[in-house]
Amino acid sequence: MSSNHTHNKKNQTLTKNQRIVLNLLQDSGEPLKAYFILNSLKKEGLNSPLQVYRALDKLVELGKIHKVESLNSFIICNNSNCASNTAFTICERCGKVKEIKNNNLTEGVNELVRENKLNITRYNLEFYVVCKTCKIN
Amino acid sequence: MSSNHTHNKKNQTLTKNQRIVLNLLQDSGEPLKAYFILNSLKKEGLNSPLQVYRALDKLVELGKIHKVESLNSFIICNNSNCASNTAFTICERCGKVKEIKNNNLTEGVNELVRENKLNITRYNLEFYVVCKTCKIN
DNA sequence: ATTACATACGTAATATTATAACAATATAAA
DNA sequence: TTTATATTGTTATAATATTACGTATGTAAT
Repeated sequence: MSSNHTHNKKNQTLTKNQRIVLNLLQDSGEPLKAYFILNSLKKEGLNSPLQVYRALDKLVELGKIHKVESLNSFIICNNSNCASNTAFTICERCGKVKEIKNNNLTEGVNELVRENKLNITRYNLEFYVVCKTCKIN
Repeated sequence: MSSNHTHNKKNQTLTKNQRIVLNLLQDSGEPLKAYFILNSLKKEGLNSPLQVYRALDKLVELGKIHKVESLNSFIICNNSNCASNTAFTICERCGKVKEIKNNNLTEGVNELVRENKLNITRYNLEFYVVCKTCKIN
């Protein structure tokens, strides 16, 4: 009856294809491209692009992963309550992508959205940066 | 010596291909896809995707147009001083895209960026909305 | 004017990303 | 069990974007 149990239960509702795609993204932590996922999971029985895209679509819909639009890539969701909103930093030098968690920035964006009376259903924010590691070097 | 003259001067530095692509996007005002642009401009002498993509790349670089990443489309820049930053609302029902101009929202985003000490070089913000027209109907 | 350089051009081929169409199967609900 | 819904597997194809190559053009320095 741990929270772990609940988490497993949730994942059990996923189909085999959905689960192996999610696992790969989870293990990687990085944004992966659909055809890279396909190639990586050939041995697990994924044979066609559609199988990958269908799994990805479903996982995006469930909020378990996000699409990084400007990279045509998919990344695990690190933010349990981000719903369908996404906010990333993308390092222009090394390509590293980080999801911006519920902090001042997303709080602030929510406020701005309210203030501006925008009828927002969801948003996708991509901030291009030079990450700390790259800045040093 | 009007401001119009300056504007023309600027456009004169564009090549033929760049100018006809820019004109199409200007006249349309909507986000257009590369291959739509290609088909539209066949009569003007554009024959290959590469000619379109090269013109688009240059125009993006010059800040005259923007790419709407999640739509794989390109739209005229309505905001003379947006540099390489972009902020759009995209209606989920009718697909209408509007560039958010220098108002409270982008001001606020800039502030948030400063506050959070993010080393931002540029950003791309996509807000999915239900636009006024669609909301009524 | 001539060289050197960068930029842009045209064309063909190809790579990458994503979807359509269809028949079969599994899963959940009535 | 019957019905409805979602998912699967497969083939084919559409849509988006880039590589490679050789040529032409514009610009600036010599």
